[in-house]
Amino acid sequence: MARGGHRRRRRGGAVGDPPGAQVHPGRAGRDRPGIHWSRRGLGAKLYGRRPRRHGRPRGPALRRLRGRRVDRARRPALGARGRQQVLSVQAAAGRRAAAMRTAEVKRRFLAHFEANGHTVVPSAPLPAIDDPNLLFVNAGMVQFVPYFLGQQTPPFRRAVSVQKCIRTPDIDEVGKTSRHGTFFQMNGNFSFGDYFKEEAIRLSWDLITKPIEAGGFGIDQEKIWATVYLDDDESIGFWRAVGLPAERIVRRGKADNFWSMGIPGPCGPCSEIYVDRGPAYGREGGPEVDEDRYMEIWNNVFMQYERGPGTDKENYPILGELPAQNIDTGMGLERMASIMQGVDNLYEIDEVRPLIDKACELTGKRYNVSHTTTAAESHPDDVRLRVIADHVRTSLMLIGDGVTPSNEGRGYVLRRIMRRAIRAMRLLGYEDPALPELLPVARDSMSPSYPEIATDFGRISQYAYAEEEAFRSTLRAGTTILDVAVADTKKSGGKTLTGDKAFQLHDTYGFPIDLTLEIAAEQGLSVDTDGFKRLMAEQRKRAKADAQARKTGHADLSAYRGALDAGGAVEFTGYAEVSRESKVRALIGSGGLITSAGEGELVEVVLDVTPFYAEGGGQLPDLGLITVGGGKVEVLDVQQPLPGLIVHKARVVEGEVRSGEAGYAQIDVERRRAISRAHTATHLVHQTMRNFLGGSATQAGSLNAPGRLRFDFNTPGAVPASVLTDVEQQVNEVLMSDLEVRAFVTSQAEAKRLGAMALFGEKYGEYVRVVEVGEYARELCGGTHAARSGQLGLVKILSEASIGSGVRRVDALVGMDAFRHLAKEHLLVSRLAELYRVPREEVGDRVEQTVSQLRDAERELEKMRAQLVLGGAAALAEGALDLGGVAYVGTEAPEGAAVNDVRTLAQEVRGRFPADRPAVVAVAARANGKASLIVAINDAAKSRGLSAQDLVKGALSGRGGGNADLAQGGGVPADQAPHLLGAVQAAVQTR
RNA sequence: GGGGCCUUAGCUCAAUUGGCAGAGCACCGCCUUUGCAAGGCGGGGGUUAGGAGUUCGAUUCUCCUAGGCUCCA
Repeated sequence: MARGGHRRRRRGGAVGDPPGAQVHPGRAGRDRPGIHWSRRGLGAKLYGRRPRRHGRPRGPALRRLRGRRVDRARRPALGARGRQQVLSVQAAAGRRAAAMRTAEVKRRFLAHFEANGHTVVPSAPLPAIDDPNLLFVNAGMVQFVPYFLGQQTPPFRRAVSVQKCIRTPDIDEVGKTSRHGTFFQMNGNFSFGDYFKEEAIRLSWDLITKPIEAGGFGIDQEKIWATVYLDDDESIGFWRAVGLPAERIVRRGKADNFWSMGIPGPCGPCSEIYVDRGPAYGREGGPEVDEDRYMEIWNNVFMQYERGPGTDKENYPILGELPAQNIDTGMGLERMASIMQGVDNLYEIDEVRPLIDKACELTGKRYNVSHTTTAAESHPDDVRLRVIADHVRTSLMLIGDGVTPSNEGRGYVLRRIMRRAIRAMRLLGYEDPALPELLPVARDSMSPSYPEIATDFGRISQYAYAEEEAFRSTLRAGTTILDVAVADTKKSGGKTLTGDKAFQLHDTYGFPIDLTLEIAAEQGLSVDTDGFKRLMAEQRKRAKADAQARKTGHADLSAYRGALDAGGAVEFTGYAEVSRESKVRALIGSGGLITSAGEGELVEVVLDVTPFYAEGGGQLPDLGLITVGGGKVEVLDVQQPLPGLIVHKARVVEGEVRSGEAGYAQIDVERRRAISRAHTATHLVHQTMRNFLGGSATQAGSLNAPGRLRFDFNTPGAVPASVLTDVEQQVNEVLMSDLEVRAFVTSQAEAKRLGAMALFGEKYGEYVRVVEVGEYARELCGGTHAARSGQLGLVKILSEASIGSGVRRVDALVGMDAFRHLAKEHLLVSRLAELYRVPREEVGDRVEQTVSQLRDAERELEKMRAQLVLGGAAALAEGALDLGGVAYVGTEAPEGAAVNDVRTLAQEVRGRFPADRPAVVAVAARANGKASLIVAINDAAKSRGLSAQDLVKGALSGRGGGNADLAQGGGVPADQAPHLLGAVQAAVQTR
């Protein structure tokens, strides 16, 4: 549809062309879209990137066109139905622009609310940095939560945003229904104590019913339904006022139409807007009857009341009206786009469908062959194609926002999503690396809305392709193991692969169960899936039980929230001072908020102002002392469990501390200085690495400890030793230039203009802190630093190593620690030079020479020892006794003979007997005060029923063993050696 | 955070109930030779991740530490 719509739009003249293109022609190329938060920026963001499609290479475009044409010819019924559907939903006036691109839906949404006084706020990054309980932003309002909860004052009273979101709880439903996608975008308008129900309803009604020519969505008023909360008569009145007839306004209960965050705080009724997609999608009668036909497109939440505690979703007390009533709305962008494009589900909109087409092209599958009305009844291949499209897009956006595949947390979610996509490709028969084919398609679909995806694609694809390679090697390993298991099962006549085996493959080797099923089926085996599920459930139970067990030991977040609510953000004054007067705002014990703590107790102290730096940005926390009233606490750790809340984890070392008392906080200055030096050094190492390795060498993590730093960064391979030397040298030159280190707060735009480096995964507010070292390095940073680069004294890089694919780590020392390290090494070289009696420069050569001489000498010695031991072999064989037809040699090896030589002697003597003459050779040896025994016998002796193992065990009463030909043992006192030989001889004799 | 598995030569991997640590590739030398991963002979290269224990004896069994893979939270 994208293409069809595009063509049509061009033919239709200016209808689809954004007005801003004419208004601000010059801005397009200058501003970087995607990072705008001001109204001014909107124009550039939305209008600035049209023309690039003309410059696209022809190959892929043609291919895609061809694919589309085939596709459309194949399923004319759906095409016709789809178009018809669009026409019936939209007002006649909108027909010419029937298929509206997703980016255009987004643009219109923002423009409508901007025109109505809303500030356009850019999407927050997907990783939800501020909330430890939330992996990803999963709703449009997440970045506004502190405003809704009254923790922060919003800088605007009206806002509008299109927020990137990820939801994974029902990941298994992806592709099976039309509604579940792991990545989606949420349009939302927000009011913070400004307008309420009436205007919210009017604004949303205006946007969806406004004709397309006028910038709206042009939806036929007849097709619109609304739901309201049971007793929300107000809202019914407002809906009637805009023109919606009473028969299309439905009252619904608490489960559907009442909102709360699950914790005490704001709550209130909702009003949802539905669009009737027509009889082809289901029965008549409104959303109560059929939610497939009547599709929810927009939820308006009216934050009207305050609620109390309660675990249940519907069971909690309403405490009263909120003083400031807020509006929070959400319109699924993809859902809206699917309606505007007349497609059945969100996988078929312009931002997703090209991925399905590409996957079809690669796998030779055809999408939606047996066309169905709802996604739920789809062919398994269709489900897989949708999974691929959704997951590839999600992966692209996640990596784009700085998430990288790993074994835990966010990275693990990403990894699972990526592997599911790759797996789905395999199940469709495509076994080559799939992401290099698919990811660029996702980039082309998404970059119109998110240009940074295109500019950053090198980094994104590097991670993605590396992850696919890693997965391919686990698949290879798993396939081998599975093949063996299948063969074993078949050999033993089984028809079923055990649940144990399937689980082991999944659990230990990461081999997906669906591939196990597939491969087993090919081999005619079934799999015990019940057993597999049981084992999975057990594992889940274990992990959950563990998580529960340790949660009780923690002060949970509510105590922190209480402390934060009690006085707002804690002021940090440590940039400017190292000690100050303060007051204890709250004390937190193991069970929550407490009022006092006595000597010896561990307690978490919240001050209203503090010079203590909380661990963050790789910088370790300050330690120190807080004196309060008659008490004194030693600070052991400082953390920031919630944004703005600085918590000192401390032990009361003297007296007692009480909440509310005034006190004096003092940090360990020496430690702070050493940490600050390390932090400044980290910036210099970062900048210098980039100077030598290029701009892609970005920071991936760091540790700033007293006198020591660790710096992780992205780079494809090992850093050559010569580069490390150069980096080290340049950093030290910067130290000698004694540059001033300056920190200042500025707008994000200004920081970007200055070229300050910013990190992925960090969420920055409108104002950011920039730290610069002269003109040499400039970085966004909240840490503490030395005043001048000269204060660092010396930076010494110790090592460079790999810590993961594409990530390297350097360790370095700073200041006196670096000096002490060098001094120590100097002493070491002095000592070596002295021991070898050579000039220092020659120590290396001399060591090399010595090692090689020593090795030669050892080899020579070994050879001579062997000769000594083996020399007598012939004579020993000559002197063999005959014990009832068995040749027997019993001898003691020279004192101190090595085990290897003794064994060789035994074998050597044995070899001197003809093959048909039974022979037993026993050699005893003494070493380290212990006697040992080795017995070697030949095949002829074995066929007489003799066994070397038995002989050794017999002589040593079990303390030895080996096999029938050769056995050894020992451990008895050295003077027992003759007895051992005697025992063997006796055993042979009396056999 | 909890569970399973892995770590052996520069690389990829072998090594039977615990009993002489190997192969292929790479490297070095010599020879042969000029055709797509050339061949032949010879050679160097190992604290079997580190530490402790059990044992006559540990790459192998047990425990601890470090790193990696993987599943579940």
